[in-house]
Amino acid sequence: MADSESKPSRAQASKFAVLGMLTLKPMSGYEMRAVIQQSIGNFWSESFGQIYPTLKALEKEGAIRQLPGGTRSKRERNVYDITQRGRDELHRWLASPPYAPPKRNELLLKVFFGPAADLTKIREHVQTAHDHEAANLARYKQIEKELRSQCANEPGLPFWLMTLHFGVAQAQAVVRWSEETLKTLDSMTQPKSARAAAKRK
Amino acid sequence: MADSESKPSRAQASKFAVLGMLTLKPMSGYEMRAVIQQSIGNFWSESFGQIYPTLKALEKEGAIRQLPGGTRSKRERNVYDITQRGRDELHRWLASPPYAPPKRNELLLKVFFGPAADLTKIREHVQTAHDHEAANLARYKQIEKELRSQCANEPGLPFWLMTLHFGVAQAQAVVRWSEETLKTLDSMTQPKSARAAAKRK
DNA sequence: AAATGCATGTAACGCGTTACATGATTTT
DNA sequence: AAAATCATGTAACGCGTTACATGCATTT
Repeated sequence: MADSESKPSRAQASKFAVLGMLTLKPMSGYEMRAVIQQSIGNFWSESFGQIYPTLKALEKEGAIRQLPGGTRSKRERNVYDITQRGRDELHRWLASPPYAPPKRNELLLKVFFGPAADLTKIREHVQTAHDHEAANLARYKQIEKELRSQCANEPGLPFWLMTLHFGVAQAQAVVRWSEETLKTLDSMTQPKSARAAAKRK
Repeated sequence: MADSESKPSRAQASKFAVLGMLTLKPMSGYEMRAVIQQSIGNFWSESFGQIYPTLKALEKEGAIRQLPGGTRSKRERNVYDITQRGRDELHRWLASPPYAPPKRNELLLKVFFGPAADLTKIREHVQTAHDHEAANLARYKQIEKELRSQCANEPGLPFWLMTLHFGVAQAQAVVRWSEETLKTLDSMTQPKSARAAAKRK
């Protein structure tokens, strides 16, 4: 029964991200972009160039359908909702093991090539990463407060908190690593004479 | 003087990864693949389809040059070495802020859509991530021992340890998060009656 | 003699971002 | 009236993996 899917591809994650978003509520492509950024923006992203064609394709295969033009506002908005068939497809995808693409961390690559680099620049990169994740950490704490108070009854809350806690754990790890690494870099940059001078003080 | 580079592109990270590897020692494309996997494999990867064309391009622009056929072994091997011009280019790239591509974590995406999923499957995904990172952690400890003993005099050692420690920090974060998350998932899966039964025991 | 491993390369494909094009509506 | 925002969509491009093709050398 219609298995001519040809190429299994890597995972079609974008497709299921879009499909999944419609389990939260019916949405237009434009709105979805904003909702993605606000909800899963810390670990996922989709661009318009991805969202619009995906919505078209999903509608074609009957996984979603366009809601009759509510015309609540006069602007043209194509609002989609997930169908039962879409829910089934999503359910299957959620059960399949998550695809883990090969990791790539440009910061670490630059650190690794340290001997060929200007150490003060490497230090800057690490410091920037530190500040960035420290800011994230503060943001996450704030988000957790808001989530707990404003989404107390949402069935998704426990899961949203799990993803948030992942972000917290990861940010903490980077912050700690950066601090340790900055110390090491400083001790390498300072010539022995400076260290001796510091001792004399 | 020849600035018709047209498109700046995102970063050309592969190009500089390849270039950087040649600061370790002269290598062939085939060997480089193996060295990449062994040294920076935890946070970087390059495929042959990327390495060979990149080597050709780098040679064309004078950043690397082919070593005269050592003919030490009879097999055809194209061994490349970095040139001064290549070192300069690499130095500039290392000084530029690392490009951070939008994060994508499929595991978290599946967790986020938990209410639309089979919870036992989500639990499996988290458990798999846990086991995977726990194994990594053990591996990293082993690698650190080997590095410290076998590369004690390498000028790159402190930097290699930094990248390794990043891996450790990250793996620890995932392990801790998974453990917490598994507990939460279990408490959600067990119906109240089961929890009550457990209490009676 | 066959199988495995070394070694290089190309072509196709997937998928994602960026940039561009278009136009309506609301705000300043 | 101009600027900003809402809203949809397409085309081009970059870049990375996978698969394929080829052939020699070594091991079994």
